[in-house]
Amino acid sequence: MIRKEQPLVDYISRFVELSEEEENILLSGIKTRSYLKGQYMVQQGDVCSFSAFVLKGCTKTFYLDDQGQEHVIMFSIEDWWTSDLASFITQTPSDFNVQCLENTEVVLFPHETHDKLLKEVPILERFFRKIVERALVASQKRVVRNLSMSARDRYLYFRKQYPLIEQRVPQYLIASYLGITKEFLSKIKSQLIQEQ
Amino acid sequence: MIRKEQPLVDYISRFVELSEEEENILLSGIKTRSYLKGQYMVQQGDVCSFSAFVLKGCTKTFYLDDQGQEHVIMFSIEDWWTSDLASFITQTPSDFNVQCLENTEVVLFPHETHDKLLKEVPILERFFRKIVERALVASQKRVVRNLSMSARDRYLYFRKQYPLIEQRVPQYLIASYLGITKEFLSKIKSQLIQEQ
DNA sequence: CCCGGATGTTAAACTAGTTTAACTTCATTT
DNA sequence: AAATGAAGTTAAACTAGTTTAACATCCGGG
Repeated sequence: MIRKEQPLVDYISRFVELSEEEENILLSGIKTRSYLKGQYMVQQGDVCSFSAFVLKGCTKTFYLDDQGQEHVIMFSIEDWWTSDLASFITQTPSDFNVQCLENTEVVLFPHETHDKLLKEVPILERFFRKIVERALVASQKRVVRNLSMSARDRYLYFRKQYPLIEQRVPQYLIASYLGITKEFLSKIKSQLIQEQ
Repeated sequence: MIRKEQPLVDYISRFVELSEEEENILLSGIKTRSYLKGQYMVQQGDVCSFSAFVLKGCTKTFYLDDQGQEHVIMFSIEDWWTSDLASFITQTPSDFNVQCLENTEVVLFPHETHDKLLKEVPILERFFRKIVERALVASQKRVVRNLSMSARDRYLYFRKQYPLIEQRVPQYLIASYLGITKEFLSKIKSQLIQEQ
């Protein structure tokens, strides 16, 4: 039997081994949900009540600053996590919005069952530690790239690292993710084309 | 009896409760070490063999780019962690250097005992998950600040958030941490003074 | 089929931050 | 007390990236 949630189980198996019983406890604590393109999973100011694993689709996480400017923090596609982790962990109002760029299907880990799940399946503690470690490593590297690389080099890195995302996401959102204007990204791209 | 390691035990107690036995196992798995001002704890290219908790002193973690430019990633003072987490976790060569800005005393968690310790004291799994979560939240917020705030506002934020560090660390390193030149930070400061 | 909105491009004027270079201040060594 | 060097300042010339604005393109819905 193929379950909707199978990609999540597969993903977890890459980090820790779950017995059949543990797998069942896990599956009983989570639920899947669908969103339409354009819908918000999380809104700035709300407390984020879940973390989510993307089964299908694509989301953007973004921040609106005082001047109403949008800053894209991350994109999430299949087999990635999405949510405002800070808000989820601390159960305080979120700084970010998560909006679906396509029709999107996710597995939700509601906060109220998250702790319970960790008690019943302690090995998930290790799993979550490991994925948070990976996310931290990635985030630190991004800080370094933003400090030490030019916009052009950041774009080249992005293109190489996330070719699938570049194809699915409008260019002005990629510019925002890179921390530059859409006009300047357009200029960078035309320069790159001319150079060959 | 007051132990050198007491600040670490106190720190851990803020996140999880340890029995006396667990505390003893923990203490048997770690060691303290002193470094002189200027000494390196980690060097770019080495595999980082430990994570470290600062008992006394101050370190900078930095990255040397292709052009030999130094980029300060973080400072660590008393009750903070320091190391190249990415290298420690994955046991791959480090991108960063960690150098002591003062004579510094740390508690070391060697990688070879880290896993063993987590098996013998499983609640430390939770502890490490929680501190890594906090670090991730902080790192994500830093990405956002670097994308959405001007150099001046980043400096004001830094000054407010880490007044103790500002007093202990030379200004050109703070400029590097903020991602600007020392000359421009100097200009920002003189502007701020004139405005009052 | 064409209309309107969302996306992308180009170019000129502008600005935040860099570079270079000369100078100051201060602590340490000799 | 002179000398060295590390840290900080100032200012002029420069550049990477922004802003503004006008135009081009694409595409889904009525």
